[in-house]
Amino acid sequence: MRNITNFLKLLSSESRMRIFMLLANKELCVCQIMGVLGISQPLVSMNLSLLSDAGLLDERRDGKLIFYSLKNSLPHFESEVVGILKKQLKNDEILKNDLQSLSDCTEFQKKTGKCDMKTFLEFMEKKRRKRYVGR
Amino acid sequence: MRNITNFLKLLSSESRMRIFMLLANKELCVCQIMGVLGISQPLVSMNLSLLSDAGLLDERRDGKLIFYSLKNSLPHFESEVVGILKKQLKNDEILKNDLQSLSDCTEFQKKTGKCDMKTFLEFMEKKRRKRYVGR
DNA sequence: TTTTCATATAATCATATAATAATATATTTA
DNA sequence: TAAATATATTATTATATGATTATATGAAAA
Repeated sequence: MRNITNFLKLLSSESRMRIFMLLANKELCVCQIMGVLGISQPLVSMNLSLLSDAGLLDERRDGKLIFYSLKNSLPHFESEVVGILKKQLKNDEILKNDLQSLSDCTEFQKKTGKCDMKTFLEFMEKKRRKRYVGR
Repeated sequence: MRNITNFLKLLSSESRMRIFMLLANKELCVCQIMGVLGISQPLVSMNLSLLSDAGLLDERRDGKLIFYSLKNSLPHFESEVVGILKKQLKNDEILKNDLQSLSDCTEFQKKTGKCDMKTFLEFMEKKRRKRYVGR
């Protein structure tokens, strides 16, 4: 039971749930997550380490970047939950917005060839305001 | 997303998970839950009110007793989670033990016709010790 | 109609978690 | 090898949660 409640506790924080669902989609590095969620680097790292300590993540280093993703073979319960979360959050506004931000983010990284946190977050902030005005 | 994370947060406490799974089985009054979990009455009430505020419970009063149970028609996500939790916890030691304690509890209530907290908890404590020695 | 029983609420304290700021590590580039 | 980049860790503070004690409510029994 402890395994299960611990897993659910990890997903009970909105930030971690967003990170988790993003990683369920595609492997990401820390700076991408920062840009998408608009939260600080240490906070992203801390949440990633919580998810990682629970055995939920794979990681691989590529130069300076460390890419995280959901473990391909999660335990039974966990993978069932991932399944129903994907269904349930298919039309979730926050998650849809996150996925849009992520594509903005990738675009930015291609353009600059960097993962510079400051200018990256400023760029994302502008994007966000533009989308907001556009509504 | 907030609905979902809130629901998962409720189930991320071991006490609430135990209460939740007991109620998924059968309606129970506060003193029965006290006896089974061995926790104080206000703590049981508080956890019940958290579950209740989230719209997960039905309650009915019968004289002095108030019986709680899982709402028969939970929202989609919640009921799917209940389903996989039941499967997953089928052989969980804590839950099996809780169900055993619950049957002890019912037996006690029949004998005494009461839900007296003090003697009830003492009775359960003895039962617990007896089972422990028996192993 | 006072007392008892079952439950709820409020107030308080201890502990846990979230968030931030500061610092450290590891890799690449100059 | 020094500087820059990306990420991790630590220390600290603020806030939230869990647990307990004391008190209140509401129903039934004496």
